Parts: sequence; C-alpha cells; structure tokens
Amino acid sequence: MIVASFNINGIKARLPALVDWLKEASPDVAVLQEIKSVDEGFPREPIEDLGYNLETHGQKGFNGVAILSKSPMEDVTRGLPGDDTDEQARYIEATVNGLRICGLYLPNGNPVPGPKYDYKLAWMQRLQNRATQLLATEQPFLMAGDYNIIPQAEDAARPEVWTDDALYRLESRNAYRRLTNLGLTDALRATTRADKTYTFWDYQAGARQKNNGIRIDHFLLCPQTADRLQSCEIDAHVRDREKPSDHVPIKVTLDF
DNA sequence: ATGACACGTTCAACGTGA
Repeated sequence: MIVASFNINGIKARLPALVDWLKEASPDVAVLQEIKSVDEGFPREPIEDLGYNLETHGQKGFNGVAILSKSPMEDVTRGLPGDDTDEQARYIEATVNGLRICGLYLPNGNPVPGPKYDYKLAWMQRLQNRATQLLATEQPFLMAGDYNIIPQAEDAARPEVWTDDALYRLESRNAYRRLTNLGLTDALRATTRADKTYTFWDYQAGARQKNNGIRIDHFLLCPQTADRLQSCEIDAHVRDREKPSDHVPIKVTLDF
C-alpha cells in the first residue's frame, strides 16, 4: 500500500500536474494540502475518473485539505479537535483498510512573535493531544502532510537563515520533537541517510536550481504502522515540470 | 536594504505563503 502527501498550492492551478502525478505514482491513498477551494468548487471528476474516492475539507481562498483513496473511506472527520472556534480548514481523517489516515496542513506561524505564531503552537499542542488519543486506541495510524516544520539543521540547505523563523526556531522544533517523543516515527529519517533531501523549494531566486530547499512535509507513523514501513520516497522530479507546486509529493510504502 | 514568485480574489492591487 502506497500512501502519499502533496501540498498542491491550489487545486485549480495544479489540476493537470496533480493528474499527471497520480497517473504516474498511482498511490492507493493521497492526502492533499492547500487546495485553496471550497468543497463545491473542487474539480472532482478528473480525480474520480482515475478511480479515486474523494473527501474534501475546504475553505474560500486559503488552506483546505483532502483525502483521495482507491478503497472506500470510513469514519471521515473534518477539523482538528480541541478548539471549536477554529475555522481554518487544515485537518481531515479517514480510515482505509483499517489504517487511520490523518491529513494535516500545519500553520506557517510567521511572523514571530505574534498571534499567528501563538496559533501554530496551540495547533501543535492539539495535534499532540490527538496523537495521544489515537495511540491509546492501538489502532494503526499515520499523520501526514505539510507540517511547516524544519525538524533539524540537516533538513535545510541554509539552516542559518531560518534561525528565527517560525518553521525552524527552537520552540517549533521542540513541539515537533514532542510528537516523535510520543513514539511516532519520521518515515523519511527511518529509511534513508541521504542528505540535501527536501520537499519544498521557493519559487523565487532560483531556489530549485540551487537545491536551496527545506524538508517540511513529513510522515509520522505510530509504532504498529512503522513496523510495516518498507520505504519512503520524495518525488522531487515533479518540481521541474510545467507549472509546479512549490512543494513535491512524499510517499511511503507500507506492508498493509 | 529590497525584491524576487505564485495563487486566489476579483480586474487593481492586496493578503498570504515559506
């Protein structure tokens, strides 16, 4: 079973690129971030024509997440628990073949300090609470998406420029480490020692050509799921195609 | 020191992103 995550930066602008990649990679499940569309505006047919069931959690203009699955999805829930006043569409869950899939788009958090950073840290605490709940169920699960966190210095081409940024400052990295300290496995670091491995390159200043990237899209696996991890790959070549997203897909192969 | 690039909203210019 292949599960993938892809921040597409707008479904309307990225539909051809998404369809091309789905045909090529053919993931069984894919979580998408930044669909930037309301549910009614999502172009369902091209996705469904490829054999995918589709669940969206969108909002107007910004954010928005979705899950695609070749197999039926059960118990779909929208929104991250823990704050009934949070109206940003950043989180969706569904169960596929007994595996709980959590798709997330974690807040950017800049500028620091400020309300956006406070929201990011509070959101990460809520995510930790949700992970703790799921661990207690002993049901296999994974949390995949755009975490907007550079976990360690080796996850940025130029870590020194990110020192005070919401994606990398110590307080952010500590919050991410609290997740892994619960017993969640970062799938990429569990399967490769390759360096200069990134999932995002800025559109500006030739960042892709210089491989001036950052690794901010992650798969965190619970112990039962990590035991079945076979590989984790980043489809970096997608970044060099026509009209690309600034992120590329990351995918895991699981013995499910 | 600044802007650079892209997307969505909506048609001129701004908010947001990372």
